[in-house]
Amino acid sequence: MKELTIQQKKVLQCIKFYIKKTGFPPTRADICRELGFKSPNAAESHLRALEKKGYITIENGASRGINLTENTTEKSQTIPVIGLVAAGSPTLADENIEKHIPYQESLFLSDFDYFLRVKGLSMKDAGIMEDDLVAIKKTSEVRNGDIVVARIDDEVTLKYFQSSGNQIKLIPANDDFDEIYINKETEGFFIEGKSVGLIREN
Amino acid sequence: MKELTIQQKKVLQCIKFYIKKTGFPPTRADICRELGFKSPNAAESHLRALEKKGYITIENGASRGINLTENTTEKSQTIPVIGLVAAGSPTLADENIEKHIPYQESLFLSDFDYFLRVKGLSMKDAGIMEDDLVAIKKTSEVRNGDIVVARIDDEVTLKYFQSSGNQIKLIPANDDFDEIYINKETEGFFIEGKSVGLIREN
DNA sequence: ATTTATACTGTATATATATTCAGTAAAATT
DNA sequence: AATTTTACTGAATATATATACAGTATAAAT
Repeated sequence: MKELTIQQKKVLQCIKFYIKKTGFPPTRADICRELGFKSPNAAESHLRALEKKGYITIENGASRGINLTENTTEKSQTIPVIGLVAAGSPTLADENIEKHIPYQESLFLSDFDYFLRVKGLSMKDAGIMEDDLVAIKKTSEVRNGDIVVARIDDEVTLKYFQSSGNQIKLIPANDDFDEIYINKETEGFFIEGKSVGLIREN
Repeated sequence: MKELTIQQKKVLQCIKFYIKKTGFPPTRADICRELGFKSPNAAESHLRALEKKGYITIENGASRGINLTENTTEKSQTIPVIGLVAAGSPTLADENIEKHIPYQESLFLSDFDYFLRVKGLSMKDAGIMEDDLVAIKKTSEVRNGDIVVARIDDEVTLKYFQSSGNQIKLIPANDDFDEIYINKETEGFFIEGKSVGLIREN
């Protein structure tokens, strides 16, 4: 998609805003009024430029016949799903993103940044099963009892968080797994975020 | 909101469809063309009726100045959340609906009809915890191993489904609970639906 | 160096469009 | 029984609107 000039962006924004406000697209005169142009041809030529660059389509002869292109319409946001690979950080780098799923505002009480695809059963007694999607909010402010995404060097893990002083305990919810003890200042240790929700597809 | 006549519904549908198709509202003439009217006044008076009843607003003097009212705009659909009360059916009756949450198309692979708010821990080993929301698809076509919503008289329960011949076993995912054996023809027994997904808010 | 794109003003106009007025007729409401 | 609402046709018209044409000027691309 070809880049827009500053003015063209303004006109496109103006169209979007007008539609949001009124429910129908603006006329050339409306655009002039909104942006301070004194000639309808100013709007007209900008519209033709936007059309040429593929951001809108114009139905000739029709009043207010402006239609935002699919690319232009703001889609419902999507949230990335990241695989919890044993050796690998759950960053938002492209290579770690499994897929995107449509974002749902207010799906959970807290907002969140990505879904983590769970591997293994170390949290099964917390009702977190293999392949579940855990909604993660990126933060290092976590409380005792929170389920956190912790990174130790290249290893990333999902565990209960428990701290006392400088000592941190990462507790699995499965007797078959061992607790992990770390010092707050340990090199390579980092709290990536915490769980705020869960989705299971079956 | 006042009821619409058949014709008024047709006109409203026509407006919605036109906007979806073109990105902007129809003119009186457009409506006539779509619905076969021969006079623009036919459209005009229907529009004024829709305006009077609160389904649209019309910006006077503006071309295509039709705006769908909030009530008219199809919101992102919402899905009811139903409490799993020990004695009480998970029907979509108003008194059983806890709240509505915004629907997410393709949130799960299968579509579903409502969320069931889980009470108790009888399915904890399946990773289904208290207060989880289980997405339920209303159906009686279930397979062995499916997690189903079964009703026995007024009691509603979530269990694994296992049938052989006329015998049905409802199996909990928790050693503290007992299996339930029923005959297919038992009076008052009914499969309400099956689980197709799960959401946890924490 | 020439062409093309950007960024406008200003005027003009064919036509797209809303909207009013005059009717007809059946159905629903009061 | 009288009035209002629904459901149109048909014609007329003021104006809202797209759009072309004539310019001016600067920046970018070829």
